[in-house]
Amino acid sequence: MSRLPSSAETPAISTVDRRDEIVEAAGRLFSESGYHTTSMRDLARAVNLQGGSLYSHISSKDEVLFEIVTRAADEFLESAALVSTNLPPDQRMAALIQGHLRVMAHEIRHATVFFQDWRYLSPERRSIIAGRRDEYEAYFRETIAAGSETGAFRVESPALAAIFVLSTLNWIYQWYDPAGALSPDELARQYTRMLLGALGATGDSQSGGVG
Amino acid sequence: MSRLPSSAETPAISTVDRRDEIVEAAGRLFSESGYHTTSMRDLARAVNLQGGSLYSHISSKDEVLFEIVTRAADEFLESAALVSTNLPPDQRMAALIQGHLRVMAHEIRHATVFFQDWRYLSPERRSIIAGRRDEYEAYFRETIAAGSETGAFRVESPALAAIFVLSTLNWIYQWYDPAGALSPDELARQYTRMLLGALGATGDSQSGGVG
DNA sequence: CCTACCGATCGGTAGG
DNA sequence: CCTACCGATCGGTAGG
Repeated sequence: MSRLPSSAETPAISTVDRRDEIVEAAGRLFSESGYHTTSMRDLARAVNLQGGSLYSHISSKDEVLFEIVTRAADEFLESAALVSTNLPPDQRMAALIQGHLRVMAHEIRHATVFFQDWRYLSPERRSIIAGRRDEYEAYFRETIAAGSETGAFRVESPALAAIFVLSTLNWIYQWYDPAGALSPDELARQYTRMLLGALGATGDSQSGGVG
Repeated sequence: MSRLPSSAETPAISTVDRRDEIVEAAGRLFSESGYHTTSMRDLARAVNLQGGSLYSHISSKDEVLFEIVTRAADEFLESAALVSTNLPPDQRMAALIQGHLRVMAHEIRHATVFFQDWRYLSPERRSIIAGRRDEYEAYFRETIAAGSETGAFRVESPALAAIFVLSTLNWIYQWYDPAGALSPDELARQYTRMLLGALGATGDSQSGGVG
């Protein structure tokens, strides 16, 4: 079982793969213990490296955090972008909610780091993320505003209603276990139902079916 | 303007007051920058002390965090305890929501530290807070369950609905500025309306008036 | 990718 | 309440 390094048997792991492995491990550690409570030595140990060796793959702890947070932001934005704006507002909102919960369910670690630690990014990187966040919120706000005009929803302020909706979705990382008894689909169904209720959905559009 | 210490003019600041001053300053600093990003030297500077001098008033950083978080928990629990269980469920829920938002509005710093940093408490202290948290959640869950039985609410799972309601309330520290354009009362009115909608409030109880 | 190191800073204590 | 200090640990770098 002795395994001495030799150029012949050195596995062809590219720098890119290694970097990815580091970011994934960081996602696990940061989501469990928090950004500041995880040291670079903890991270190195998780990928079987010495502390200093990390820096041939990444340039700083801040960069690793940014990578994780960016991956989460990308997934949420891609999910929202897939929702057709041709749908009636209530169905559009239902699709946004379901998309969000789907991302949450299979990327809960990145999402957790996103919500928990994005404020600790360096100022420049934090403002990039703040921009994406606003972009994402706009999908919800505009859908609510559209429904407000067609009469599908009855809300006083689309901006406040969007924050309200996203509050329930963003909080999920705090308590939800995708592997637990409540399936992502069942969660999506019940949340969609309650959220459409909060928006005063009238069910007057072409298809009033909810859940 | 020279001011030499003399027992005659030493202000009668008791140890208790000093301790309180430290905890209040910590509430400000932790809520702005986070627990781990605030050093004990930062805290000392904020109350015009040298670093080591803090420890004649408090015993550890963890203890200071616990104090802040406990104060927040106490206020939320006291607020919920004031709501009469004789009220019909929808009015009871409205009162719980308004109470929560009132505490949030005038104790937003403690509340922020509570939600943001309670997970960094030492294990023993963290479990005490977890207990209070569950206690508070029970007020909401039981009110929803009661409304579910009387037909005032239409929900599938009171437990999930309680989490849903608290999500919107707990998230508020992330975006709300009590001194901004949206007054606490107006926020409470709109949130109560949306939340009762989410719970499928029928307005069938004695007084259906909502906002 | 490792060894060995850097300066800075951390929370907390001793002794007065 | 201060001065002076403690050991530990931090993120990051140099040189190979």
